[in-house]
Amino acid sequence: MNQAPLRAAPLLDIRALRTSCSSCSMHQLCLPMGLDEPEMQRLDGIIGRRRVSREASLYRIGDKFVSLYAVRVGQFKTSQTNPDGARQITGFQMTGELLGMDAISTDTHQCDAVALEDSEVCEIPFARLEELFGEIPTLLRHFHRIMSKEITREQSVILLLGNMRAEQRFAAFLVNLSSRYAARGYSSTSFQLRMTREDIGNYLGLTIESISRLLSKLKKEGLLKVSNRQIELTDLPMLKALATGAEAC
Amino acid sequence: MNQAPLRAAPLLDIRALRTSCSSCSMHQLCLPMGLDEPEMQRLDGIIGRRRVSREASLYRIGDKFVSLYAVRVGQFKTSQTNPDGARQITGFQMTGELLGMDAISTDTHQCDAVALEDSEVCEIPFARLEELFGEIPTLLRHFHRIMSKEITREQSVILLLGNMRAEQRFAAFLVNLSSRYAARGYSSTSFQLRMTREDIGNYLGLTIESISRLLSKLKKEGLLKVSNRQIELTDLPMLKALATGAEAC
DNA sequence: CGCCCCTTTGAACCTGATCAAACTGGGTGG
DNA sequence: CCACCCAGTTTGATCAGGTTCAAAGGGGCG
Repeated sequence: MNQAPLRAAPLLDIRALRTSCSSCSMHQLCLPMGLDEPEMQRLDGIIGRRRVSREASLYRIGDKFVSLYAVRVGQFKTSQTNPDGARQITGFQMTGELLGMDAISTDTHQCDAVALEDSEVCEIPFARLEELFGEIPTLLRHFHRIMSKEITREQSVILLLGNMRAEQRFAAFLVNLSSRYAARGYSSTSFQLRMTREDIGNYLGLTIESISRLLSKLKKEGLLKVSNRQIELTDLPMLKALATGAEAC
Repeated sequence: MNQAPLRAAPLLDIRALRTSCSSCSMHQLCLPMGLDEPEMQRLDGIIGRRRVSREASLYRIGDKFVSLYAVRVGQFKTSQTNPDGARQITGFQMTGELLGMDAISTDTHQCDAVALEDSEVCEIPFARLEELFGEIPTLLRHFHRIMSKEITREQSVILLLGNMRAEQRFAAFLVNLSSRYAARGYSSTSFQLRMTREDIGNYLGLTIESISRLLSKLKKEGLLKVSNRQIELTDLPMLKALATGAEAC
């Protein structure tokens, strides 16, 4: 019945036509936050765009540091590697979030960044960004806030890994995703996981089997519905309670 | 026999007389790294000094953010607290290291900082530091490196907590202390722990009993000697091997 | 000297890991 | 169109590292 619309002419890729910061839906979450129009245009002037397909690396440990990256479309994971080869995912990055700040201190990337899905990033050459710092104080301020926020974020991961039991970690993970989706205008209770169970387990310091069991358990308890990577949080308040350490249900 | 010297006249506190950055032994590790003499004096101009006695807080979660602090004498621990009250130590800070960077993003301190021993800090009002950034590019650059280094440090804590077994964590902890003492001109193999076993356990995501058992085990294996808080690493290479994941001895 | 806190050591327990096998769903090629 | 395949996932059974609970052992400070 619905055959004709399926064969419609290909749409123009509107994103490809307008890629400036001011037209980007993330500009109030991203680096240009708080800039006025002329300032934003100056920032735009130094920014390049780059596509990264699923599973591809944006950068790898040891790469020379040239640019920071802001996620424009898609999602990434960053991971560190032990001398003995063990990998640890240190974070998942959504649209508007900045990647590569750990590279500033050594001029060398200290982690791997891999796209979880076909993605697009804004490439921000750091040397040119530094030049702008002198001219746009608001930009410098906000940059400091972003770095500081990254430090805080990592601290809460440390808290999670050092202090929480499996269920609490997983609940905290879901609640965190939920609020980040909400901040981007998406549903806080229904979303698709972009990472595999293995990624989740690695990030949370748990095995893939544990993640699977936790999903089953929470599903049985009616806190969520799950089908493949599609998640629906049917009892977000209870999940928040779990995440903050409330034991009994 | 040795009675007379015990009653000697009190020495002048030389530190109290000369507290400028340029006279500080840490200035090549600390914020003023790389500054020339006049620049260092300008930085000095905004810095105050403050004593913090053992167990006292330098700042607490929720305190308004005004200043960054550089450890001048002594040692600190920083910890986060869960909604449910669980505490997690996120780091130990030695001389020359900067405290408070996580507060920039919210203008509110996000962790507690407590002195492990009687200590002294340099208080760096952030608003005035920001003014200097515009005038001393070297200072800004180095500040970015310091923040970035903190991000990297935390990433390695995440790696430690997410991926390592107890023994490996503890070895990594000792090796880390060792190299930081070495960087400050102290022995890399013989030093005093400033923190309690409980602090160590908390930091490493282990219990105090586990720490105690690990100390006993490594002692029995001849990798270290321990008497109270005095530690001697008698086989640093082997400890490094343990820390990087070499299993068998 | 005695008290108290920190630490060490022992024994039982439990959470989450490991090992193993079955299942699912989406894509591929016959 | 369907059988197959394969990666990712779920579920079960067993195992082990580290926790918990308990008690004894030091060391420093008043």
